Amino acid sequence: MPGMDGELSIGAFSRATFLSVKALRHYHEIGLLPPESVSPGSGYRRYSVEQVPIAQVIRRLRDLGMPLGEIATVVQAADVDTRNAAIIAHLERMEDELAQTRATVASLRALLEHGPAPIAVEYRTVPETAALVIGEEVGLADAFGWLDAAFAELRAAVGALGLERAGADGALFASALLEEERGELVAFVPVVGDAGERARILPATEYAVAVHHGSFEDLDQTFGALGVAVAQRAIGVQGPIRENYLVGAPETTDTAAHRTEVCWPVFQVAPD
Amino acid sequence: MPGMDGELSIGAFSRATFLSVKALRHYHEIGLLPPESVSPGSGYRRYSVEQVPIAQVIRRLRDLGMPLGEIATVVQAADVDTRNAAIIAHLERMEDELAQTRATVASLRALLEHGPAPIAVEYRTVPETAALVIGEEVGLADAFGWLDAAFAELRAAVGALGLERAGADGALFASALLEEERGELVAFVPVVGDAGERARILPATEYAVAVHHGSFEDLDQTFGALGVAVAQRAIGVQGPIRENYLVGAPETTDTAAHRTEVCWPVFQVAPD
DNA sequence: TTGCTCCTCACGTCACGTGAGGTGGC
DNA sequence: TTGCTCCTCACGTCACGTGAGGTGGC
Repeated sequence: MPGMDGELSIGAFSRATFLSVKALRHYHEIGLLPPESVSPGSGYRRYSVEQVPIAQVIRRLRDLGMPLGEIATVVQAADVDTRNAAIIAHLERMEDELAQTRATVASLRALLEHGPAPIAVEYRTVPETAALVIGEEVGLADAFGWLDAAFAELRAAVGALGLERAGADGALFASALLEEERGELVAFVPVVGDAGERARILPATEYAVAVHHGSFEDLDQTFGALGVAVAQRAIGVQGPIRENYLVGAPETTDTAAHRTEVCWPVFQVAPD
Repeated sequence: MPGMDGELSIGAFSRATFLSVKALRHYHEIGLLPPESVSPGSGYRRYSVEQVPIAQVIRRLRDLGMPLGEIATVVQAADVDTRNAAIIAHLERMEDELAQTRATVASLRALLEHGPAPIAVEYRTVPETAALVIGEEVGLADAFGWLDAAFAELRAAVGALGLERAGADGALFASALLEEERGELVAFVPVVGDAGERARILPATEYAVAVHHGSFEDLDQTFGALGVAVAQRAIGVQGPIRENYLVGAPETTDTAAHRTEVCWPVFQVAPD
């Protein structure tokens, strides 16, 4: 009797899983969900009833934006605990993203309602700075995570070497990191005196400087103010953008109290 | 003096707006954000300082997933109030989506932790039904919104015609609507006796039937159970899937109390 | 037998990213 | 003058959707 073996045509399987027929063919093609069997003559796909719950999990993960490659590793994971742990990890990342989106929405709403806050820009030569540094080429999306890890390492090194800190932690963002979303990022911790091998001297540089208040959510406003000021009153030059974390996560968890100095390199300053 | 006119190169503009150079070229190409001027000789793009806040709003809307076409209509809106209203409307849709994603996460988490709930399937012939109907070809994503509107219209018609209702509201989902995410959707309200011109008779049909408990979030589980049962014990036939809304939004806002009968057409039933 | 279901190309979509190869500008 | 910035193709990516044109199965 047909159907008694518990196989489903692609259409029936589609209805049972809420996956479109086109999507099912695509998942077959990339090897994510091959049908239980394929008729040699006609090429008809046949799915087994055991594949229904697997396909449903795939659909739910896709609905949550997990890429197919990641879904494949999750679905093909050897044991169930590993698999569920990977899914739970994704769900937790989703929750973080939800919080992030909510913050973006709130910030944009505030910007639309109250207009942009005025931002003061000054011109200053930052003197040369002795500092412990770590640098690496990173993607812009990973930048803040990378900086957290780098500062933890640098602070440990400062302690281990018995050095005295000489100012706020900071970072240098290569132009390419901002313009192409990938480039060199340098984290540094200024130290007093000679730290020998481990230290670098950041050269004195002329900057247009603005102090950003609050979380990084609105950092674009401060960058915008600097870009406009430089376009109007100075000559921008090549070189990385510098950030000095005057008040940050180590000092307080209240992001509204955070203060970040953003320094945009300039060549020659027009009279104010 | 260069820069005094307040123009920015594409690189400086990129840094001031957090938009990549590639994205800026793309926005120029599609006409979303043409530079203030383009050098005739070199093709160099020049942006004005006035374009910085516009570009920042574009970037924030992109971060929130608004498609470029929609952004274009928002940014090019004649007056500021229209523009802000459109943005606020998008933000509100985002909030709804956030809630939806949160529900999906919670549902998947529960499914992984407790496993699927058992679902009973029975086989039954639903007798022919006289009903007021509305039908239209719709996309799957719009289906629930369309049904809400259709039932409001149908219930108004029942009242206006002085008819008596004969059972739960229901809907017929064409196979194509599920398999290709686009197809015919019919909403119906059963009525007693002869409603003349406005009524249709839904023919008697043999179905595999399961009652879904709770919100539509987990409806895939019930569809899966039906698909599996039909594959194992019956022959699926063409024809739309029928849903009867035994307990729904009009009865209670507590979605956990909702009851939906899902009917999957079959041709011949094997002995239980 | 009809007509419905399923099949395989081939191409399109969206919002850019990724080089290649070359030129202008301070 | 160097080298950095900017330019234009042409093609790739991701996850399918959209037909066209044709065949198998109950």
